Amino acid sequence: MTELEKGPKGRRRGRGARERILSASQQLFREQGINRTGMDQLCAAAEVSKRTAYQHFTGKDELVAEYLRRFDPSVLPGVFDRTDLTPRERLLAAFDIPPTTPLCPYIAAAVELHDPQHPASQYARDYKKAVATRLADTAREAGAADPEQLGEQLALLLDGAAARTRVLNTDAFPAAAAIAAVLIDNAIPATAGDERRREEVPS
Amino acid sequence: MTELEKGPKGRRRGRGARERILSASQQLFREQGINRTGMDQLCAAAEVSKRTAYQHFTGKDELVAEYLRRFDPSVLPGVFDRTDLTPRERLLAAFDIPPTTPLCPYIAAAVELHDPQHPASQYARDYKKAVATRLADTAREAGAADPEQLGEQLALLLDGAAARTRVLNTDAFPAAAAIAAVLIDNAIPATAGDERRREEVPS
DNA sequence: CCGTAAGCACACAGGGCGGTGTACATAACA
DNA sequence: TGTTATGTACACCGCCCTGTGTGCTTACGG
Repeated sequence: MTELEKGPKGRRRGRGARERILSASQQLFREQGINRTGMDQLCAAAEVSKRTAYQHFTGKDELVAEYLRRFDPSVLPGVFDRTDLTPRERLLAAFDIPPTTPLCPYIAAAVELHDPQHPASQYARDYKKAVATRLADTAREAGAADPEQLGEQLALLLDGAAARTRVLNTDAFPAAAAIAAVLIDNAIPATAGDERRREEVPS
Repeated sequence: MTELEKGPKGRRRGRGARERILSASQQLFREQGINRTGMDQLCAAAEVSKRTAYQHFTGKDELVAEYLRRFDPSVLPGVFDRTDLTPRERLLAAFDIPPTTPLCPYIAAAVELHDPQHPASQYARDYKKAVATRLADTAREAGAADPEQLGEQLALLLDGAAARTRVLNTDAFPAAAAIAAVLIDNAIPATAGDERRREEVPS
């Protein structure tokens, strides 16, 4: 209504059908999974004709890949860019996920698609690597002895909590956060036992 | 071929079609996933007529559930029952998975089926709980201060390694084992009479 | 030896799937 | 205004899926 994003080809288009499609994808793919969500149902939920959907996306595969790319700004940068927290607190804040988030969609997509060559699977890999990198950066900022290792470990904890939450249907992130606290304290050379103050590291 | 297990109803059956079906399930469900494996293909691989398959299993759902139940004796008890290892070593040995194992099938099934009410999903939950319990038992044997917590933590690490291995297509279990070593040493008070010593976390 | 049960071959139903063709309506912009 | 990009409505295709119906063959056991 008020403002429309730029369309896929750069020009401003009529009435954002693409946005509705992606919005419906977010909801349906999460609630029902990718394979169990047909294009018919998705188009109906998006109030978009099927023909239009296939004019925006060459196929379901492309739609799935695009759907995954819409999660970037939602969770992680919101944590890493918080300046009101110390690096150590930022690392722990990554485990404070809102209870509305059912499961990491990247893991779900990789398992459901089951093809490492699928563009969505490739993007899932890239994303997971990017998260580990950001964790490592923050770990370095926090003064960890081996930031890459700590970043990888924390990423593994996040994925473990996500998978376990999915299978057991219970929130496993608090347990993961507890482990993270131990690992962080073990990885940061103890300058002081209560070292929680700001640490100035020129970036 | 000479000896056949007892059939599902206790009577000895003609020529074990059921075994062949389940054997083919193990292979195909793992290689291709559950949803991407049709009954036609599965029956062809098992050299069993489709009609026979549906006389042994009321439907694919039941077959999937039964397929999951066939993993018990494969991996875990083989680790927990080893008497040549100390309890601490047994906990770590759980992370020594053979490289032939692609991914925890329980997580895969829970994600693919996407229905917590599905019998296979329920069994996956039960199994994960059982693993955590066995880990907790071993942790108690090793003298951990809070065995339940340590068991839950180690289970989370296993699931994290499995998920991460799947998404990134690289073996994440060594990293998980490194974390496990830290957690175990942190959880076991030094009073326990074992050779606990400062460990070098492998990179 | 024969009867019964297990298994087989084959075709088919019914439905959902991804994807398309065609003809028509509307919004944006010149 | 009219043109063009955008979206719509709806039927349709071919494919694969789970699941059956029917009739036939084989093996085992009494």
